[in-house]
Amino acid sequence: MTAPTFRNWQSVQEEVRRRIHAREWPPGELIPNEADLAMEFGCARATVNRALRSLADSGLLDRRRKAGTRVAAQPVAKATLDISVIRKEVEERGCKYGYQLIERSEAIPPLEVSGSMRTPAAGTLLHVRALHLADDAAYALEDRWINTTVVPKALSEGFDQISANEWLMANAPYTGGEIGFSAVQATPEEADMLRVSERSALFAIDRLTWDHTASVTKVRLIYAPGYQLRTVL
Amino acid sequence: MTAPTFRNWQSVQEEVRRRIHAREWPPGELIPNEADLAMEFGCARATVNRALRSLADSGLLDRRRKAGTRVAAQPVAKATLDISVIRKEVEERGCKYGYQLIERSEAIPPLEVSGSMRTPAAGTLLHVRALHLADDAAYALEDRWINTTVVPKALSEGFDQISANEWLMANAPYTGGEIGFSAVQATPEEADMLRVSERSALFAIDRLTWDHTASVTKVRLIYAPGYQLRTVL
DNA sequence: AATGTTTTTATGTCTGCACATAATAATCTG
DNA sequence: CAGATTATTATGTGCAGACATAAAAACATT
Repeated sequence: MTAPTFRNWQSVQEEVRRRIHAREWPPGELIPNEADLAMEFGCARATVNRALRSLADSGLLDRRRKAGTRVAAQPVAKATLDISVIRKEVEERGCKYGYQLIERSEAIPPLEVSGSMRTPAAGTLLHVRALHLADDAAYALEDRWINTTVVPKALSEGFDQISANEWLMANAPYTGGEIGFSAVQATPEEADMLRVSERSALFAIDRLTWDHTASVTKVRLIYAPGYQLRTVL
Repeated sequence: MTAPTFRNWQSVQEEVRRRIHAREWPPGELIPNEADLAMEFGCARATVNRALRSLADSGLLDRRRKAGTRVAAQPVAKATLDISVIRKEVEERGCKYGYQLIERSEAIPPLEVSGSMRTPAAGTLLHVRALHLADDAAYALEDRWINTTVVPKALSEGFDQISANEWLMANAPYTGGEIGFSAVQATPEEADMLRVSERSALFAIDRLTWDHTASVTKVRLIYAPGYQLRTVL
């Protein structure tokens, strides 16, 4: 009996998935090496490599040179969140997007901000606060600090028509960043602007981006109650 | 003058990144095709392909057959969250992990649960509630429903020593799932168990996983105040 | 026994070539 | 001119073979 041949990397991947799933290759176990699998599957080693590498990327396999490939003992679920501009997020929900600038000023930020942005404590940054609307209802509150040393062009932008969220996406490239999700109680001011009762539980996204070594912008987005960030596994 | 040669796909990727970043290839613009780039970089087309494919995966490029490759107009930031078992999460913070089972019963779930799990409305599911501790302080509350038709082995597991969170990870494979993050107000019971004041803002993770077409488990994790889910961009 | 060195080996990646596939562009046809 | 058909083209993927590299294992040395 000849083994069925797997001609493309997707089918190889599928077969490997099946074996892991069926516990033919239990968690933590070393699987055959690429050359052997290539032989068994009747394809080139490169094809097996492509399939296994992709599975390793998704966290199902652990690979190390010489040590070989083993089934991840605890498959870390990797949830990928697509963070796009808020306008798109709203429009994808089938709502009409609206935008209101609340404040635009050059100011000396709180120490906590200059600290995490690594800007001089006494230096001014551009401070932009705005409200994003979905079908005329408050959707999210944006509180942003922009490093004008890195993005001087931001100084000549009013942010009254286009949100800083969107403008920066197109005008301020970044090389890295960090993002945090948390739950916060609405401050009186936030409650007022989002038109919710004080101390409501709100979803917050804090993001800090930088370009090489200089920070570009730090932003906190506070979403109206009921917001849920979703993704698939 | 000969162009510098880029011998590996990482350096090709870096160069492409640089050009995008430097606006040599502005957002939305079509970039040269693989064959031309390979020629320019002095490497094989497969190498260029590897570099570009990887950049497309990370959302910086849009590629379509025949249409060519263009710089993403709005680079969607993809944040990858690693969802592991809570024990590891706690231990990685350098805390001592603790676990307390609150309830384990077979019960008919609320309609909302049987509905999303697509189980018979009148059928029983295994209901497990537990508290996860970090350095003896409440860390997260787990409220879980398990489809015993799919995971019958769960019926012979007490979940008094090992959390359902961890046990399922190792014993119940799944093919897909969805996950949602939100902010909720603590119910009186939740507030009591997490030892926080009533109506505190808490971070909630709702997860539903399934195996092919049958749902495996549905869980809500409520984290103690101050929790922040973080990742890099 | 502890330490340093060499060998072995599985994965990582490059090359050059071929063909597949999808989508656009060009052409033909009623 | 609209609609259907065909050609073209850029990406997608396959193959075989080669060398690079990291790390474990075996061996040698002090």
